[in-house]
Amino acid sequence: MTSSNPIVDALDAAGYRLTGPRRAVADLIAGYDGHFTAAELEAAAREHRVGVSRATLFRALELLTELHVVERLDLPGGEHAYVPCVRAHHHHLVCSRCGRVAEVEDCGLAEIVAEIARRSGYRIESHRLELFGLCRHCQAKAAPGA
Amino acid sequence: MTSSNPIVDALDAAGYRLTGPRRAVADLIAGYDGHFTAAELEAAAREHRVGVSRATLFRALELLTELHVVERLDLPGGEHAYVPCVRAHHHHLVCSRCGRVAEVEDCGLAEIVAEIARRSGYRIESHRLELFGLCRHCQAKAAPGA
DNA sequence: ATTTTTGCAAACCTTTTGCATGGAA
DNA sequence: TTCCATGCAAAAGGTTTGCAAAAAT
Repeated sequence: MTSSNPIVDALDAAGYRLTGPRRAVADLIAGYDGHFTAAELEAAAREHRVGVSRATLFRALELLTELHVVERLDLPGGEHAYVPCVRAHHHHLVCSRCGRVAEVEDCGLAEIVAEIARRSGYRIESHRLELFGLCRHCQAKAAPGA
Repeated sequence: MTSSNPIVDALDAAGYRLTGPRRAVADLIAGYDGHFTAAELEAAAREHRVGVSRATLFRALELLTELHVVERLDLPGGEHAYVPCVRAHHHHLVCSRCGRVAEVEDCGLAEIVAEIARRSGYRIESHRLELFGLCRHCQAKAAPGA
């Protein structure tokens, strides 16, 4: 059976129990365009008056990260954030003003990675590209005349 | 005047006082090929019997990060680590077994970043590429017959 | 009925801060 | 002598854990 929330579906498909707290967390996450921290998620839960304890929240995030329906992101300042995302390999383009996250596919990066492997002699197992900047919307706000 | 430690020189050049603890931290860091965490650095200080309090250690790391003589790195597991490094823009190739870090220059990445900017409409301000894999040395150890 | 999940609260780990003392310039 | 840097110890986050109670299957 399929719910209207892909995160719930992923939990279901992986054989986890569909509990109230998990559904609540899934719904909250589905509402995000951009990244969110554990603390923000907790605040959102409180605001929406859904009962999710901090421990459960962290456990849910860990679980969803394993299932690759959210991904952990390291912000430039060092904070940990999460983004809802698709399973395929991709990278994140983060708006440093509003936090909106766009997913970008590989677009030529694989070749560069291969080249780096060749030059360095390392056997590269994974890579992560994080891009930070201003989304269109925030560019407009930041420089109204431009 | 120039010391035998470039980290000390950087502190000096920037007008900071060359104190005992700062020299000690600089020497410890200079001994690393790869990344190290604050906790590891603290342990190393204790081991070498140099007195550096935790607060001072963190303050030194912050300072050196600002001076770009070390850079903060986010390991796949989410821990924060530091690497001694050159000032120019570059990326890190981290051995996931021994922690050794190689610096890699841009090698074509700039074009890709420009392409991503074009497609997404974001004004990209910074980017970070982190690569993880096995260095030559660890490849040999991991697969002795290969 | 069984097994998983939750909540609570405490523990833990990492990093930061205030403030008086000590050391570099 | 003057200001910067240190150490201490406490505080502040952020995240994890043990365990008994509650909920899902």
